[in-house]
Amino acid sequence: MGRKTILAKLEGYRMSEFRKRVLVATLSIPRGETRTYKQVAAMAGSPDAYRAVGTALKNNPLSPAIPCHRVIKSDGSIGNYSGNGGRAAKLRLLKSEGAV
DNA sequence: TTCCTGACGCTCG
DNA sequence: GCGAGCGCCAGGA
Repeated sequence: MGRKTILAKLEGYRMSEFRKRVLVATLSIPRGETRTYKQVAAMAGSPDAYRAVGTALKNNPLSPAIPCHRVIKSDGSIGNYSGNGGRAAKLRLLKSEGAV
């Protein structure tokens, strides 16, 4: 699935711009790399909205398409993950991509 | 419209 | 160096 398709789907969902920006920022994370919630918040336009970033990713309608598992905490911890498998799957994906 | 919660971050003890 | 507490913005009820 191409990024363009995902962007089109995001447009289809009724979500705020900030929320879409967060998802797009997450999509911009290359495989094997990880970004902190702070970084994603900054890319979304609100560096101090790292709390909202978690809320946005938690409600992401394209969980399998968006690599939300590449978003970790600033201290290097995995943080939380509402996807299938939870933090364990998240960590496993990061290891598979060589991000860990 | 208002209040509460949240996939966090930073500072203080 | 580790643990606890307070503060940030956005969304949902």
